[in-house]
Amino acid sequence: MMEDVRVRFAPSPTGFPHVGNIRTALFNYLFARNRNGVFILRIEDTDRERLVNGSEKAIERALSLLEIRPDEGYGAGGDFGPYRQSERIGIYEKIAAEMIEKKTAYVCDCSEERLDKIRARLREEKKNPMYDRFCRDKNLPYEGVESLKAWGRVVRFASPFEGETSYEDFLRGKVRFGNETMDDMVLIKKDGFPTYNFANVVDDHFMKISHVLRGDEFISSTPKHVLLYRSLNWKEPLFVHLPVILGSDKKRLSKRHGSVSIEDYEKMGILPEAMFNFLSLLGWSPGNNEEILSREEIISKFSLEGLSTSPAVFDIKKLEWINSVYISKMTGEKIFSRAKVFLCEKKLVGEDTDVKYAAQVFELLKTRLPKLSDSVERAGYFFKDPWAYDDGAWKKSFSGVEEIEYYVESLKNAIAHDEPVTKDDFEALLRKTAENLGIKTSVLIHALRVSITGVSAGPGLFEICEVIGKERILKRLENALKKYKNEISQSQ
RNA sequence: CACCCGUUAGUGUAAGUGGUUAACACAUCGGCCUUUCAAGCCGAAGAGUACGGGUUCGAGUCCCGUACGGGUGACCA
Repeated sequence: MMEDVRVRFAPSPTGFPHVGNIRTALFNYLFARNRNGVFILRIEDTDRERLVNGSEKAIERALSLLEIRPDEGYGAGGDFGPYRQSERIGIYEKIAAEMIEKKTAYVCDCSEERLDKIRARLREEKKNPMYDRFCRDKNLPYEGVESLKAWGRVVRFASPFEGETSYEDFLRGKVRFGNETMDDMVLIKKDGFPTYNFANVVDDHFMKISHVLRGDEFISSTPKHVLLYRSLNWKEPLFVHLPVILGSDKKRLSKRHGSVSIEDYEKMGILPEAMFNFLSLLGWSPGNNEEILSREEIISKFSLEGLSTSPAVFDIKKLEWINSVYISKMTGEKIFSRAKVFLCEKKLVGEDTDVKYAAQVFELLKTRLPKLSDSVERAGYFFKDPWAYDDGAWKKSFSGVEEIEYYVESLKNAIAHDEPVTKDDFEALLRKTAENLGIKTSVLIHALRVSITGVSAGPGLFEICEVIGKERILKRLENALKKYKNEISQSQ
């Protein structure tokens, strides 16, 4: 029998989402889709001090960029709301009351100074800094979060002194912790907001979360959650701790490794669908070494069994490769529509640009475009006459060749007096001209290429000619000749 | 310091409950193709599974230890 899958992504709005967070969201989403379950977005905004304005929007944008749509929760609605923790204070308040009633929680009025002193002392004695449970048996009264705020008191969990707490991690098996290593954690802070440990458990329970897929930095706090579930007599979800994502130097992925924000990759010209594919492979494998998978394939093949436990390295080279595969599979027109923004930015194209023409351009470029942003460099000359010539290419194929001026003039005249349209027309014409001049065709080919593109690499020359057309070719040959003559006169 | 997690070619992953010469892809190198650069096709090199012990007829797969990397030890999440 298959149980109903309800999973959640629960970010805190303390900044812009990082690829690691998005990968967690993605895996939750994939699991939900695969099992016909529900993917929930919950905002964990209980830390009022670290709130960063605009982060909720940033989270939504990052998710929608990859089309990871919540079925329920923040921004999607549902029967278990509200989905922003700051709007659920009453729920935590009530559960805390029940726990105090049952003596599994208590009010504590220890000052921060006292706590600091205890911790400092324990550290000196080389022991784990833990709360000494000073208020555990004081039976201080609890009258809701308002009174907590007024008195500067907190609610703590009455954690067992001894014994062992273990849980079954789906990926790592049985993980056990000695209870003596866990202190009486704070459940509700003196500002009336719950702590992560508490709110997380309460919400997962009421939202009927079946599986918790989260980063493995939470392994250590899981026994605390388990203790909470058990003391409340709630069924705990299945825990699945995902491996961390490392940078290329095997250190935790951070800003030093370039970008960690998903939007920056979009700005670099990485397609969201390529990112989706890449991210899904960070810690998961379909089991048969396949790497280029469509969204639908990933969803249908996703399973918890395919997850790995060892850290995944964020390899930007691999990302670019996947991206280039996606680009080369698209039509020229589609590529242009995605690359347009990059070209517009450099004023290479505008609203009036002929889409048919641009589509032809990208049809030629599709196998040479690792990133959309590369189109500025690779497609520029299709939209604007070369404004600079690559030094090496210019010398090697143009100015460094004996009699080049005469050859190029001849080629120009041949083109001018004919009506070449197709790539075959251009090729035949050029070969004939070379024959008449008694030189190798490659001499003209290279000179023509530099003249019309400014560089030595790119699509087939005659295909470029067909797209660019006779008039512009003539103009560019003229420009190249001008530059050449200029050089000659200056060197004399 | 304590407690946890991890460690298969440069990189990402594969190798059902231990069973032949550890597989695939990216990257690298070489060849073919070609006017160039890619793409594509063909091929090569690259790990004996962090290290050391053990269990076993047999271990990447199980056990123990060590090293290295990481996480947690908050009135952060």
